[in-house]
Amino acid sequence: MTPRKPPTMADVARLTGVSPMTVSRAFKRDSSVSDARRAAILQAAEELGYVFDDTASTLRSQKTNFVAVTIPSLNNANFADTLRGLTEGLKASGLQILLGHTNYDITEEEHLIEQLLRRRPEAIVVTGGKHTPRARRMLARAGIPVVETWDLPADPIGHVVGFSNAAAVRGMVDHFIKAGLTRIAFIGGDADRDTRGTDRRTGFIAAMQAQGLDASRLIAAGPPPISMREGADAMAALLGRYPDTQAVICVSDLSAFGALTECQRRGLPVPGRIAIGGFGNYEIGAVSVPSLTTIDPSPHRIGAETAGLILSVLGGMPSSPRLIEIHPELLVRQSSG
Amino acid sequence: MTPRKPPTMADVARLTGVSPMTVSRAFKRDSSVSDARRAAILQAAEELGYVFDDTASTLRSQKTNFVAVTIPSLNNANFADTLRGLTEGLKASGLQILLGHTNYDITEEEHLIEQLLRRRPEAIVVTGGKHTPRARRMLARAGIPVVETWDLPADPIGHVVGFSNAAAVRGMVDHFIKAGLTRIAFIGGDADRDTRGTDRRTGFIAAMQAQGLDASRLIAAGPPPISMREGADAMAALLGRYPDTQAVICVSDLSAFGALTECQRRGLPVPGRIAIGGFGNYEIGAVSVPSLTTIDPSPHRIGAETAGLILSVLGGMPSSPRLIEIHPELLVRQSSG
DNA sequence: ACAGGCATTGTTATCGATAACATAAACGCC
DNA sequence: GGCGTTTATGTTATCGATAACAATGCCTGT
Repeated sequence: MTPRKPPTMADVARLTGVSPMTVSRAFKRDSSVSDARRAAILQAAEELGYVFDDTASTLRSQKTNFVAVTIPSLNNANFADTLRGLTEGLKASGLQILLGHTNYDITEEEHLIEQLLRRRPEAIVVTGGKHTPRARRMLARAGIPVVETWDLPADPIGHVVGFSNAAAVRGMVDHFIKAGLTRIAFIGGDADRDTRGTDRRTGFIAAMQAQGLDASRLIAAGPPPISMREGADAMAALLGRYPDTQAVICVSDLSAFGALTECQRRGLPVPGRIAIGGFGNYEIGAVSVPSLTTIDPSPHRIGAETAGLILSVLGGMPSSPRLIEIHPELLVRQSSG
Repeated sequence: MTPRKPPTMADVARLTGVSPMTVSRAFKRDSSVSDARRAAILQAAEELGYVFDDTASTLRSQKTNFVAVTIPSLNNANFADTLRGLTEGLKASGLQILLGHTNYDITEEEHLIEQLLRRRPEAIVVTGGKHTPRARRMLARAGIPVVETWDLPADPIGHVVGFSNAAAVRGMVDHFIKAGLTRIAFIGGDADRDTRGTDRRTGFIAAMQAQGLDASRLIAAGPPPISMREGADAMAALLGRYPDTQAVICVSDLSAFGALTECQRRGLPVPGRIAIGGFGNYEIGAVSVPSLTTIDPSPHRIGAETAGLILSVLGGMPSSPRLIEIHPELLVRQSSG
């Protein structure tokens, strides 16, 4: 609310009786300023209400000290975990994170990437391996390390820290088959916006066909983020269309829980009448009654590995693009028998 | 990965045969550059892989065009909704959002606010009304509009868009009493980090005492974010300590759902044996079986109102601090009978 | 035909911090 | 005590875009 313009280093310098350069050094950790001076400078800064100007510092030093990150959705425990892993891993190096979200839309992602690159991040991490051509071009030409995560892109732009969505779902299909269930359905992944969901669905179809089973029990559930409500609706549709279904794999734990509630409303025992599997190891799957069989893609580890990768690349070694593959774990719980 | 340094406006200008100033104008919307020139400039920029430098632009023009926002947690549907309201409301004005999260810790908030202010936002929005003294001072002296949200602080720093957590809980207490339930417990809010949870708990105690009822059935559930698991554990503790409890109000829908699952595991009918109320109108409460009675604080509206407030204040009118109070709505569902 | 107006482009100086270089004082070593 | 060395500070130029001002050319009306 104060109308006067904010003080600069020069103001602090004047008040302390030193040169602006000394003030600048006083605000750095390691640089050589006598303790008495530094104390005087910091106190003068406090008095004036001086706030360091990152913009000017960045322009001159050409160091922004942050990493840009895009995620599809803010409100998602998995991506939040990845972000936590990233944040923790980068903390010691002083690198901040500049976050943006795309709403699962690669056109929004393109705009976001453009916005982020205008601020000259030291590196950029994107979720997913599918992008608009222009986004690909911008990333490739940005001159900074690029990491694609949560996927194993066929044609990576730079580095990759991800896993095979298809392979993970295959593991769950095999689990159900081993339990003697063969009439298996898949819910979700039919929207062209949800690339990882589509990968999971494709993996489901391939796994079923590899076992000589019918892979046509597919229920789309709309564009992501796929809600619990949509999972419930999809389960209703599934029971209407394929009443003899024995097991259903859902594109996420959230839709799996929604599907479970639909069974509960209809009085269908889970897993007795129908088995359910989810994806993502969300908390809901561990707490629900019955608990949900799911796949844990280790989101925190994705973030941690990405942080390590970025630090090593920025640390100097101009290594060739690296691929770090994560192997998701199948967690068998009550809902699959 | 390209080692050479990125092209600047001067490079684009040279390639196009115009002055840098003209290039600068070509990148603005409204400024006067002939169509042919602009097209040539944009094409040259594309060829060179030029990316606009926000840092330099910001330094010279002293306009950052973004609003800083702090939220306690990324992975929270309520705060995500507020953010969506904010984003939508600010979109037309071209204001971006720079987001940071505090992990429900006002010391982390202080550091975050400092980091954010270094980048000279046009305004700052913080979640909650409790801050460290230094954080308060920084905000008050920042010389930009400050909005506290999700709370009605006793001593606001600037503007406020929030609601009374205590009053909202009182509404639910009265609802239970009207239904003939008097042995009511409260789960959560006992950690000093969770200020809004504490407000809700305080409101619970006041409301019970106002009705002459025993307000001692309190179960702490650890620091936020309070998980479903903790809600389940708290319900177990509650049933052990006060077996004759008729109703329980939980600090959030997530813990309420956890509490519900504990009842399900024990075969206790909800609401027959015990009624449950939550807070926040999360999706889980609408989908669960039974669905959860809850309080809807209209998070999206908080964001939308905040956006409107910011635009009007930045729009010129140097209004005195404004208070926009939201009145949360009680949603009665199956879990309370 | 000419003054005044508008559209388009150019020139110069500047935002605030700091890299690079220069310098002065303090210190150690034989 | 003299000389190289380290430590603490100052000076100057600069990062890249753009505000402010200036200049040019074209058009319009009378």
